[in-house]
Amino acid sequence: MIKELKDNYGHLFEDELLNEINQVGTFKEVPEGFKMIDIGNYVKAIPLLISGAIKILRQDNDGDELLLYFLEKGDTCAITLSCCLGQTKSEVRAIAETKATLIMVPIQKMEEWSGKYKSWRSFVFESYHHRLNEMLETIDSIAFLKMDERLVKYLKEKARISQDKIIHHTHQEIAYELHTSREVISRLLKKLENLGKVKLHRNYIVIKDV
Amino acid sequence: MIKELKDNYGHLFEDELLNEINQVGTFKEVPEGFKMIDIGNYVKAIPLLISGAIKILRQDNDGDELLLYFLEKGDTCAITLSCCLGQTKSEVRAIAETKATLIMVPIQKMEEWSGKYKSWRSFVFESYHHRLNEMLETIDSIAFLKMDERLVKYLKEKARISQDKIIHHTHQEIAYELHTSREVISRLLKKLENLGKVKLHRNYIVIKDV
DNA sequence: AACCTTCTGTAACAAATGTTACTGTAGGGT
DNA sequence: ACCCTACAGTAACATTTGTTACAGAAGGTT
Repeated sequence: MIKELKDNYGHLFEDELLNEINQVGTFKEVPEGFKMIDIGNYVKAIPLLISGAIKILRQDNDGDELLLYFLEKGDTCAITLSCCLGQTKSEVRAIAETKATLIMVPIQKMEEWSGKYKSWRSFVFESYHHRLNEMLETIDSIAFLKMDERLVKYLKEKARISQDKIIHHTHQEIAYELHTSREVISRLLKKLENLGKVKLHRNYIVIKDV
Repeated sequence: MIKELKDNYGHLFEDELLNEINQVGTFKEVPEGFKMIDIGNYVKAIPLLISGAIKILRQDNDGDELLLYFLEKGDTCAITLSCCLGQTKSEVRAIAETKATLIMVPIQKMEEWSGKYKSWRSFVFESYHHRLNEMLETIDSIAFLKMDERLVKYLKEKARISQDKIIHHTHQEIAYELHTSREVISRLLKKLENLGKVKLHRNYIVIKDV
């Protein structure tokens, strides 16, 4: 594990901390679609993402979903961090967007390392900073963009995250994540296809020029 | 200043930290409507709110606004905190919703105290936690609620924050904060009035039963 | 009182999004 | 090959929200 740690977090943490992480952390590999945390779950460990991507979703009382943002290599989940401290339930759902590898650190270490290592503190603060900005970005999208613009942004982001011009989702799945209906997505996707920006297929979409 | 500090933060911080804050912090009183931070500003001090309320607004490239949330007594601005660390520009605007009193702490102390005082670390983490949850709440409202529900929520929140059943805003001002048009707000308010939930007047609205 | 500015009310219309209903079809399973 | 199911296409319509255009009222100023 120490190699993955050094490769991904070596520039952030001092050797002593890397060793501690190596001792108490556990390496974990999850397949695409794996539900890592659900709403209402208590969080027992802090994830340090090594590879792959995790999507974070919000859900309202009626079961309606909304994609909030993705976690990527080098990220940790700030919402998880704050759950750890307050020992509160998770307000969000986390699902592996791609196959992912990560290191799980027991939450007890959180406070200990915050006092001991400046680099850990910086990492945690930086994570919060990053996450707040992602949330602002999400709010901007919902509040200021129309559905067609949100869809384009979504497609771009999915392609970037999966490093693939092909989006393996049905229209229904996209509709869930953007919190709208399948028909609306079909309609808008068809418009994009007519503009030559995408090519539609059953169960997948090829990004051409967005 | 030490009295206001003890009254509002005494249960959070140890005496030693309270004394430090007392030494380096400056007391500040701002009138209603005072613009404390604008988008693009660099932040030079961390505000600890003693009384009153601060509203935090987001703005897009076209100048369209959206109310994010309020800061209240005992709160600090997590977005400001994260700006301090990264020395980045503010992504939001902060305006005094009511007359407010606060203590401004130079940002240099942030990192120093984070290493030194566990209570300061807890306070900062707790602030982030609180703020992330407020952001989620905001996202829920925009994504899952219709405008009439958002308006009701808005009116309740304004009344709570100002401790007043009378909302001193024009329809246009409300429309800005909810990012819609004046006509939509007038229409919905009139409906609420017909339902007996509010009483409309020029320049103010009386909350009756929402 | 006469005037002006700002705020509110409202109708009529436009655009965006959501819903219902149905069709066709791709592709897997038997 | 046939069937079945999930997926996609699309029209027609409903609802919500945004826009345009005016009218009238409140309240301050001269």
